[in-house]
Amino acid sequence: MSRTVLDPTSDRSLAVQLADLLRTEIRAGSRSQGSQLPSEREFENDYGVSRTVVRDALDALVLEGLVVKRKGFGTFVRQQPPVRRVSSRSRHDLHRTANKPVFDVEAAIHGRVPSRRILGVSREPAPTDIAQWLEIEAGADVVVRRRLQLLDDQPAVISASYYPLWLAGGTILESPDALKRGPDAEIEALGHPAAWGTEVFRARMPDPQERRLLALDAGVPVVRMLHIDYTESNCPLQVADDLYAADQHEFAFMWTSEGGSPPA
Amino acid sequence: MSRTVLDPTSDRSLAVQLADLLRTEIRAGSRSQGSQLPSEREFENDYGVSRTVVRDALDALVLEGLVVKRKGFGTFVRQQPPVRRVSSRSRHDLHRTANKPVFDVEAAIHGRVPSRRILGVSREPAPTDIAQWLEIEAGADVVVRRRLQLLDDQPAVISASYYPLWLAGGTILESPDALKRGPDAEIEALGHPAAWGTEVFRARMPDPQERRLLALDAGVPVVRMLHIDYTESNCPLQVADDLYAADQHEFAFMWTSEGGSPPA
DNA sequence: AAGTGGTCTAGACCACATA
DNA sequence: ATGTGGTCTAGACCACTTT
Repeated sequence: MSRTVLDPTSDRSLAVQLADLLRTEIRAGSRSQGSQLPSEREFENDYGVSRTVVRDALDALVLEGLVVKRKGFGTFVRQQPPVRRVSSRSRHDLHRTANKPVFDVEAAIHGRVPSRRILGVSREPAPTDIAQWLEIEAGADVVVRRRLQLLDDQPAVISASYYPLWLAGGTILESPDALKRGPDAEIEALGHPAAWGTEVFRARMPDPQERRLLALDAGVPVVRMLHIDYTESNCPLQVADDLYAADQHEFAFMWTSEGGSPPA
Repeated sequence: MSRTVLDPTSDRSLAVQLADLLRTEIRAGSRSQGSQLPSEREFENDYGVSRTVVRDALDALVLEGLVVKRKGFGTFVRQQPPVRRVSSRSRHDLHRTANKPVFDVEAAIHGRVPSRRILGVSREPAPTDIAQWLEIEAGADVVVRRRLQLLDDQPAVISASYYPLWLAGGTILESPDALKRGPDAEIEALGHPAAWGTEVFRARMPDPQERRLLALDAGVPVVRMLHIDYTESNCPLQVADDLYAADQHEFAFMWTSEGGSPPA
């Protein structure tokens, strides 16, 4: 059936050649999103190579996020999930105006249904990097809230928020239940409004546990966002450690030359 | 030599068990950064599995960014490269104060030597997403400057900057050489100061071409930053499309409750 | 029952890096 | 020359999903 053949004498391996071929077809649209590819045994016959070669080629495409394999079913051109935009600028504004968690408000903007599973609330010794940001001694106890946030019942973000004891000890922030207004609003209600904050982003590949929790396809990176809020007197209020599925999120920021204010 | 053995009857595959074992050892530090792992044939004998199993396990760790393989040499615990912080807030400030490209200034902060290779300067029809940001018709010609930016002679960023013809046509921005002051300063010198801007980030896996250009290890994602500058009257000046090696960069941002100004 | 991808074996030859 | 990872073959059995 296939016109193009693979060249065993090429310096590109057979698997790479086959992957290149399929990538081109997918990008050109001659294999549409969601459509099923031939089975591995079919490829084996069609191109006269071993199944190992076919699997190596398909695995490479899986890692590029181009196709997905479903055990016992087949291999398919990957459907790109919808992308949610996370806007740094709006985060702080939102939690002031709405009396709901920022996550819920941003989900609503995209017409998606937010939910959350509390994974645990406890006192723990602070990891070293968290302790540094909170400007406390390494190993000192902090209040940790771990939760999994979902969009339309699909896992989207793993969150861990760290609060210093002087702020959170004995307060509603140690409650094992979800906080109706969201943690940021609770901190403000405790008399500690945030005056400014920093966010630091890094992208990397997930480990197996993270991949399981977020139900990630193979070849999907994660973005780790570390978010630190400060009082007006530059005292750290919290460190939020959020892990985003990279195929479902993009991050937006704005800057203005002093005094300017851009439109919405 | 090894005490721990693999269990063929487990529901976790032999490769996964071996990968888990090695991951634990690496994280615990009993295998230090840069140290060489046993060869694939040694693992084969030590654990009584086929080379396929060993390779699957090692490949998984490669994809997690934990180890690197060097053909004809061996497999090693990966050394994490130094991380450069890219700060949104400082970008605009920097290009005003220093008369150099932002990239050069930020590199200097980290004590690293910046350089660049111009990949090409040309007029091309604008891709659809770029045209949308520039608020021009899809397919209309724009000036495109493509370059590869390096730190200590290591590829770090693939950049493509798009300028509308009304701004860049016939100007120094069409020069095939590197711009001493950097494109942002040149645009301002042409009488078009930027008043505000937006940045949008997404993380994904690179395709083979991007991996080659950036000399990426396997399992390293890329971060695509789309940067758009506007005049005071909200007219788009340029779209910068930058592709960062994710293992060498982190991205930082700040927000302030209106009026506040955080410390450096 | 039939077909799919997932795992695993036991070989082979190659290209590359070091000594 | 030796040892390394890279590629490839030709099988086998398993677990899963559909018809």
